[in-house]
Amino acid sequence: MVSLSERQHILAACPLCAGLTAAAREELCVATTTHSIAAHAYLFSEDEPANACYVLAQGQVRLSKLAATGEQVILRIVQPPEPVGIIAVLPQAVYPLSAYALRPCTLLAWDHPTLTGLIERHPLLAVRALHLVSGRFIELQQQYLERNVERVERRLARTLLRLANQVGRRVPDGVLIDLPLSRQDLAEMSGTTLYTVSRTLSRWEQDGIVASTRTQVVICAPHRLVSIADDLPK
Amino acid sequence: MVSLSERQHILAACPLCAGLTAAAREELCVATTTHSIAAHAYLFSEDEPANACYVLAQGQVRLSKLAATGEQVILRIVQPPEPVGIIAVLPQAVYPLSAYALRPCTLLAWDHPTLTGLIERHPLLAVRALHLVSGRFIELQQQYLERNVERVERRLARTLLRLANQVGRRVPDGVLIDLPLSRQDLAEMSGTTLYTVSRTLSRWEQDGIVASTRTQVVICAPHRLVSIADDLPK
DNA sequence: GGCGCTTATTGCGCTTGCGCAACGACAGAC
DNA sequence: GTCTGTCGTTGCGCAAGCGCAATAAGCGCC
Repeated sequence: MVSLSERQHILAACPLCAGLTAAAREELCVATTTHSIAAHAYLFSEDEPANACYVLAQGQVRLSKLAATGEQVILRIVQPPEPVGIIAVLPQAVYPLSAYALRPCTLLAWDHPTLTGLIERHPLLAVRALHLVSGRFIELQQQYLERNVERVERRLARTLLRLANQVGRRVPDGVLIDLPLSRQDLAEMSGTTLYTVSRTLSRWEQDGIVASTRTQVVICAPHRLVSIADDLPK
Repeated sequence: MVSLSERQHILAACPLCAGLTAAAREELCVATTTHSIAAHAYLFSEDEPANACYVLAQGQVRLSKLAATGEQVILRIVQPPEPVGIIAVLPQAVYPLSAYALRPCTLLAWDHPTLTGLIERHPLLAVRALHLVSGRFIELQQQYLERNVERVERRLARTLLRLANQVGRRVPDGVLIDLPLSRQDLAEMSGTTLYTVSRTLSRWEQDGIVASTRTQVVICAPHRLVSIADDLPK
């Protein structure tokens, strides 16, 4: 359970609530229920009816999508205080992807009927949701472009930089990407295989660009990674 | 110029207006201005300020995104009566992609201030826009997945099937994809090169699956294309 | 109706990165 | 500490598909 004041605090920071009146935010807040899930559990899975929309209060969530062949793609990492499963605002929706807890998570949730009522009473909420979805849509278009026109090494560099930007923490020898990610995970985020990720990281490690362990990557020379990501072809 | 009744007709069919009251639709309708652009002209370009949102009344529009290297990706073909540039509902937005007229087009337009006013008075409009953007977002996630895990041949098959579904017309020997698309365009839609598109189409043509000219493709055996797209790996 | 430009085709060689397999390193259990 | 299973590393061979270049086929223009 999460205290009321904590819930208020999280919602105040969540982009979904930006610009709402205090009264509206209060109403949203009291309508939430609290969920906790263990690390390595699924919050929801692809193709399940989208019964609830969440705001991540604590933990980290990985959004992925599975192909018929069993391969999967990781589309995004969600950090507090971002929402997850906004798609549940649509009637009859189905989650288009799966949400997996990388760590123990606590979330605030609105179920579908509650959400519908809230939107009716606070139309600005639909506008905020529109902004949010649009923003993510634009990001995905950018990633789609990169995935199509860029080579693997560059895509991996971009993935690391994006992560550093999102969850990076300064440590003595660089920027730590504070997420439990395997080589396989990095491959699924960059559109390659675990072998190529491993080889590329090894090479970068020798060049002093990164330092990596089994589950963590530290970017030691961000500028060099940026130049790998952005330098003119060849 | 497009007559009032034609405009009403188009808006009535446009998903952006679904579920609105007749009065609201009327107000939206009178607020439109009409635009015409020639074939091979750009309606707007990537990174331009998003000053207006359009509904395509006639013609066909290609949405594409350009990389720093000059390569580009085609994200979608827009058909009447779909909207284009919905992103203009956001304040301060910039078009994330370019809209190019494949044929002469006429469009209904709302400029940004008009749109803002309309949304304030008709909050349902924001909800409709949210549905629309969400739908496209989900489609793009699916395409992103396919692009990452599937082989070229299969991706091209899917591209053709998607197009057939969207703009296909029954003709004596199959389904005609009624769009002026070059091999390069098909490559940019499928994430490959014009060479590979050409080779693959030649092969399919020999097998009697498709018949193609310089600008048109007819799918003669849709079921065979479906099995290329969907059959289990290998 | 021929001329010139654009676009498509296809042979060929080559690069990228895939993926098996064998090995090694690390973590957690007891 | 040793054992066991999971995950990462790397050598090697290979396949997919890229891209050049030479040729052919359409298409519009006057």
